[in-house]
Amino acid sequence: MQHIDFLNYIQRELQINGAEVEEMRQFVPYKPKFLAKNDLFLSVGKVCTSVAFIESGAVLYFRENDDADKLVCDVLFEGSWVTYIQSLVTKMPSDMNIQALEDTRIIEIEQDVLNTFFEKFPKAERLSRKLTEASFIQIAQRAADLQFLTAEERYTKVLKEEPRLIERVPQYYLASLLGIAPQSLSRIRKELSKQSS
Amino acid sequence: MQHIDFLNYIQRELQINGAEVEEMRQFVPYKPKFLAKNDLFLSVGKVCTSVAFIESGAVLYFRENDDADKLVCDVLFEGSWVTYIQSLVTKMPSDMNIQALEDTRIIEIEQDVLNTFFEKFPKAERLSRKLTEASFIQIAQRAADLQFLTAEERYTKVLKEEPRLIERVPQYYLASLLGIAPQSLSRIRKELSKQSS
DNA sequence: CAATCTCGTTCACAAATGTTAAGAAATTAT
DNA sequence: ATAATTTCTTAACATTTGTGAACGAGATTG
Repeated sequence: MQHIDFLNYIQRELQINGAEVEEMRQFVPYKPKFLAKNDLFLSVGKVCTSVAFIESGAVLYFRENDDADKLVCDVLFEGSWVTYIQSLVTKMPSDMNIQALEDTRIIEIEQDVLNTFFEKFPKAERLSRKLTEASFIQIAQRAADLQFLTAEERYTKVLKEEPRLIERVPQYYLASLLGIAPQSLSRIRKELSKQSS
Repeated sequence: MQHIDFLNYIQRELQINGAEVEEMRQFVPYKPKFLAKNDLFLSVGKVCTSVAFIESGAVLYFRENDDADKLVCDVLFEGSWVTYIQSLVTKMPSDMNIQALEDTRIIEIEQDVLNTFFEKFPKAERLSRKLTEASFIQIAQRAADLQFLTAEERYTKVLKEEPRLIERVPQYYLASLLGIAPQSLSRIRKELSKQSS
């Protein structure tokens, strides 16, 4: 199973040496936390107070409609940071659930710890800002794709840019993420397989 | 014509007194800039280096597809800040055009001026952060609407939440913003007018 | 092992949206 | 004021997507 070690990630992303990593560990002890499949990282009504690095596994962002269908807004895999910025920064209760899609191993950091951490290690704050900017760009791109691409184009784009979504996410969740019905996704896959053969 | 005075806005939003406003004016001289209808605030390929408060008028965010159709991504009116965060923070050339939809009066502030300004007036930086957060929440909501609402639902939502879009934006631009063809919007309007009569 | 259950597929039909073309209405230019 | 241009509407038809139902493969459970 794919695994991305947190300390390796930090060392690589911040471009620091082993000694500095060791220093950081005193602030953020390396204590992995395990979410069993279907465990919730965040649920509607709770305030999000932490960020977490996914070492392995995957999480599903979703809301529920009146029929209790899951409306999937995002899926993140190992190597990503999971949090709900909308609730984290406003301190308002979340309107989003975040659930483990597989058994998932995370390094969770509470926001107050993070803040003292940033004071001590400005490089980390720079990374944080970069990640937030990347999220902004990504969600704007997502809106543009939903606005201007057909369902088939959105699917082939996912196929190309994030194949883990096709390999590891049940098709009815992926369909929801693409904004279509599961049967429509099935139909699109069928059409594409015809063309490629 | 609707007009929102920049200094009033600043005083109200930062909750400061007239003397403080006066102090701020020395850093950011109150020099309105005028964009004639169709003038570009930002064009594809240029790096965005400023933010601007719209005192009156409106601007259109758009890309162009192969057929030179405008793909409308946003429209902002008086009282909003216009910038292209994706280019502003990354210093990468813009993939977006921003054009005056009406004769528009703005207060433009270059990023370097803004940074010294923030050092001097922390309240302003707080406002800036709040505005960026609001943009994030807004674009995420936009993506969710495109993903889960029908075209008609998106139209009625706009009708309710930002009627200036219906009143002041040509219908073919509004249709593009909603992610549909102009004829489809015309059809939706017709259906709705039937129902309400 | 049989009985369920979940998930993906397929089909027929319905509804929503796109496309093309034409003309009406509104706006702008001369 | 008139002509030219732009914008909006309408209609017919095509395409895409949604919906409900049925089916079956594969996993899970008793």
